[in-house]
Amino acid sequence: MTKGLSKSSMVVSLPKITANDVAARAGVSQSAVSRVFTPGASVSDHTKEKVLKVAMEMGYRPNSLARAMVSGKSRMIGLVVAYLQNQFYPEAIEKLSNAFQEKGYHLLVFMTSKTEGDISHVVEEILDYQVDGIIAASVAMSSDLLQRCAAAGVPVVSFNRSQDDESLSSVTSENYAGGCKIAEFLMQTGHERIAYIAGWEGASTQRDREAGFVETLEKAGQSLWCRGVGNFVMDDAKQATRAMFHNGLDDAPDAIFVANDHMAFAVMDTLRSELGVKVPEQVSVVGYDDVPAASWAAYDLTTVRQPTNRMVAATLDILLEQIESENLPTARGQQVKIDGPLIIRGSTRQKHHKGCRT
Amino acid sequence: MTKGLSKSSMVVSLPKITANDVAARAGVSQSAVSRVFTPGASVSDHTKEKVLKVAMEMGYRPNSLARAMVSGKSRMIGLVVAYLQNQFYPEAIEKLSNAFQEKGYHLLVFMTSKTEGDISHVVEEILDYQVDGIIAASVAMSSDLLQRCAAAGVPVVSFNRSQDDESLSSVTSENYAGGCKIAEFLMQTGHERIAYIAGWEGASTQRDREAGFVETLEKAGQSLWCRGVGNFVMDDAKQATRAMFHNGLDDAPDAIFVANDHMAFAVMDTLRSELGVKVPEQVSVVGYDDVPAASWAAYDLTTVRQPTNRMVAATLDILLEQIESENLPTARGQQVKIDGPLIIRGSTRQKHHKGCRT
DNA sequence: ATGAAAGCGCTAACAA
DNA sequence: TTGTTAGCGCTTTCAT
Repeated sequence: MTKGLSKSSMVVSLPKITANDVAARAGVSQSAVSRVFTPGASVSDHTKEKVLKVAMEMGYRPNSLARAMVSGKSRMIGLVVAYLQNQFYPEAIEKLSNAFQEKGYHLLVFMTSKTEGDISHVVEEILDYQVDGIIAASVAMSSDLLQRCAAAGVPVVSFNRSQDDESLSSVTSENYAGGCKIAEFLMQTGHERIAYIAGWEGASTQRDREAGFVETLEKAGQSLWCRGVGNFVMDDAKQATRAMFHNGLDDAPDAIFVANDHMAFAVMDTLRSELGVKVPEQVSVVGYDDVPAASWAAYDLTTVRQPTNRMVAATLDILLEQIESENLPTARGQQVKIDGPLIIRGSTRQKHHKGCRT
Repeated sequence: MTKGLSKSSMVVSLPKITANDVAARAGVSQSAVSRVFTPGASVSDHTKEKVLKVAMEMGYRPNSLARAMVSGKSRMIGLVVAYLQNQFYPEAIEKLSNAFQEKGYHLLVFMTSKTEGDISHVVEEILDYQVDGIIAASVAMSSDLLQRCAAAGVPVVSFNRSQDDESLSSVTSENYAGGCKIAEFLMQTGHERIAYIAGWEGASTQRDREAGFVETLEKAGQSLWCRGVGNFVMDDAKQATRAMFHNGLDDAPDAIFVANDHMAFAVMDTLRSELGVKVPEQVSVVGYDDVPAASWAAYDLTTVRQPTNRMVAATLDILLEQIESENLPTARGQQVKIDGPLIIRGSTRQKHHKGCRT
C-alpha cells in the first residue's frame, strides 16, 4: 500500500491507471495499448491478448475525456429540454437515451426555461462541453444560436418543434394532418359546436395542429365554435375550459380538441369534477400525443398518437449522419414529419346524437 | 474567408478558437487568458478587460473537456435511472438537473434496466467519462460497484433507495414512518380489512413502507387482510387488484395501501372501470409519492408526499461536499431520511361507516 | 505490427 | 501580476 504514495505530499493514493501504466506492465509501448482499445487499429493478436490481460488486472479503462480531446469526438449529445411534467418528454427522453446509448453516445441534459436568454446561455454551456450534437426538445432555437452551433460544427436537431429556418433539421409528427383527422372525426360523429384549446402560441406544433383542424372544419362549411388558450399548461387549460362553459351548456361546445393530452387531462378534470359536465355524453374531448395516461381508464382519451419510436429513430439518423460525415454542416437541414394515427377511445361519443344533450 | 483555410487540405474551415488565438490577438500569454476565465485567479483589470474584449469578438469560450482533463474536475454528474414512466422520476430529474446546473454541474444521463449486469456495465461507462459524482436513482449498486467508484474517487449517492452497506450515501423519505402514518389513518377512519399491494420486493422503499404499515397495524391488533405484489408496474398492480376482488366484495378489502402512486392509479382504474367497485365508498385507496397526477381530480389520491425538493437538496449537499472536500471517499456514507406528510384526499373515506358497504 | 514523438486545449506551478 | 514550462491521458502520424 505504501508504494502507491502519490507525489503530492502524503494525502491519498487514488491509483488512476493510465495507458502508460498498462504499457509498462505489459512491456509494450503506450500507443500499443491505445491501439488495443481503438476499434479498427492494427495490433497483433499476441500483444492484444497481453495488453487486455494486464488491463483487466489493473482495472484500466480508457479516459473518455482524453480521447475526446484528441479525437475531437466526445460521444456526448446535448439535450435541451424545458418541461418534464408533460409525460411526452420523459417517454421521449427515455427512448432517445436508449437509442443513443446503443450507438455509444450519451445524453448530457440541460434544463432550460422557455425564455430566449436562458436558452442561449444554456446552448453556450453545452457547446463548452464539446458535444457532438444537440437535440432541442421543444425549445426554440434562434437563428444566431443556430449560427453559433454551425460555427462550432455541431449539428442540431429540433425535436417536436419545427421552424421556418431551413438550415435547422427537425423531427415532428404530421401535426397539420393530425389536426385534420380530428376535425374529420368530430364532424363524422355528429358534433356541431366544435371548440379548440390552443397550446403555447409560439409553438409550431400548436400552430400546425390548429391550422389543420380549423381549415378542415371550414372546408366542410363548419367554423370553430369557440377557442381558448391553454399554453400547454394545466392551469391555463382549466381556465379556458371554465370560460367556455361560463353560461352552462347553452352556448357551450359539444366537442373540444385540446392541443395536447397533458392539457386535455386538466380539461376533463375540470369538466367532470368542477363543472359537472359529462364526458363524452355532453362534450367530447380529444387530445394529442397519446402519452401513457391517455390510455388510463380514468381518462380513456381519444387522441392522435405521436410515434415516439419513429421520431427518435429519425432524430438519431439525422444526428449521426451529420456527425459521422465529416462534411461541414450543410446549410440545408432535413425536416422529417412522421404520420401518427388517430386513437379513438371513450372520451368522444361515437354516434350522431343530434340534439341529444340532456 | 479564404484566410481561414485549415491546414488539413481544403475541406472546411471551422475556426475552433483557442485560448492561444485569443492570447495572440490580445498580446498576452495564453496563461493570462486562462486566468481571465478562472474564477479566483490573479489578473490585472487592464489585461482582464483586454482579453475579455478580444474573446468576445472572436467568440472564444474555454473548452470544458480540456479544463476537465488538467483540473481533474469534469463538472459532470452521472445520473443512472431505470424507469421514467413513474412521474416521480421526471420530477426528480428536473429538480436535480436544475439544482446542479445552478452550481455549475450538469447531468450525464444513463438509462439502465434493473438487471445487475447492465448496471455495472453502465457504471463503468459513467466512470470513463470522469464524472465528479454519481446519482443512482432507484437502482441497486452492488458492493463491488461501489468499490469501483470509491477506487476511482467518485462519490455516489443513492436517490430514493437505501442500502445496508454503510459506505453508501443515500437519500430517501421516511418510508417506514410513512407506512405507519397510512396504517394509523386507515384504522382511524374505520377500515377493518386492510390490504397492501407491494412494489418490487428488492427495493428498500418497498420494504420500509410495508414494514411500517404492517407493524403499525399489528401493534393495534389488526393484521393485514391480504397482500399482492405489483412490482412498481401498472400491469402487475392490476393483476394483484383483480386477485383481491376475485370473489366480489365478500372477502375483499375495504382499504388498500398501494406502495406507490403510479401503481395506485392502475389499481383505481381497475377497481372503478373493470370491477365496478366504488372508490372510496367501497374501498379506500392510498398511494405513496404524491406525484402530480395524484392531485388530478380523476384520481384525487390520498398519499404520502415524498418531499422532492428537500431530497434533491440533500443529494446536492452530500455530493458537493464530497466532491469539494479533497478527502478520500470516507468509508462512512450519510443516510438521509426526510419526513413527508400524509396528504388526505378523496380516494379514502373519512368517516367510520361500520358495515356500510352497499 | 510497433515505438517514438507530437500535440488536443487547457491549468498550475514556478520564475521573473 | 505575468510569462514560461510542464504536463493531464490519449490518438495519430511517422519511422522502423
